[in-house]
Amino acid sequence: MELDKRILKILAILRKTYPDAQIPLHHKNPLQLLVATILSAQCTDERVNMVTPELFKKYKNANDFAVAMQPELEKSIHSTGFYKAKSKNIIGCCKMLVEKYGGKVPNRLEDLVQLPGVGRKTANVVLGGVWDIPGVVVDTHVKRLTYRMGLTKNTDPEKIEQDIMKLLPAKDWNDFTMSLIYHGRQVCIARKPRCHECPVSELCPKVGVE
DNA sequence: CTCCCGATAT
DNA sequence: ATATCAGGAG
Repeated sequence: MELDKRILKILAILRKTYPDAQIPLHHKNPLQLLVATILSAQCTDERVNMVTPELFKKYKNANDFAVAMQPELEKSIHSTGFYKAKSKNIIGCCKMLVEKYGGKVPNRLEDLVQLPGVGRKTANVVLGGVWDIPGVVVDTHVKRLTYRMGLTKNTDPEKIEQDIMKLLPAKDWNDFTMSLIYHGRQVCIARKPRCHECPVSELCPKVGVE
C-alpha cells in the first residue's frame, strides 16, 4: 500500500481509538502552556502537572517569572528535573516576552523558537494547544512510532516533521501527532510494544520491533 | 556529541 | 542498584 494511503488509514483508526486526545498539560492561558511545556522537556506531563498548580499561584504573568529569583524558582520546579537549566530558561524566556512581546506569547514558530528553552517540539505544542495552528510535534513518542510504522526513515526530529507534513494535509497534523503520543504512551510503548492489543497492527511493518 | 537532573518501575 | 522515562542548548 502507498505511504499516503496507509497513513490516512492509521490516522482514521487512531482518531476513533483516542477521540479526545489532547495536550495533557494543565493550563489556563498561553503563558501557562508555554511554561508547562518547557518543564515537560525530558519529564512526564503527569509530573509537570504536579508542580504547576503551586507554580502558577506564585507566578501569575510573564513579568512575575521575568523578575523571579532563580533559586526560588528552582525549588518550585525541582521535581521536574534539569531544574537549573529550566529555571534559567523560564526567566530568560519571560524576560524576552516582556521586552519584545508585551508579556504575551508570540504565535509564530520563528518567534517561539528564539526563546530560551523553546525548541520546535515546545513551539508546536504551544501553537497547536493555544491557537489550533497546524504543526507536527515530534517528541520521543512521535519519533519512535513514525519510525516503527515506516512513515519515515529519518531519526532527526526536524526531518521527521517534514516527512509527516508531506504525507498529511495540514488539518490533520495536530490530531495525528496527538493521537500518536497517546498511542505511544499506552500501546506502542518504547520497551515492549503491545502489538497484540494494537488497533493499527495490520498497517504497521514494525520496523525495529523485536 | 555531551551536558543538564529527579522520579518511578524493576 | 540499576534501567527507563523524556528536549534543548552549547
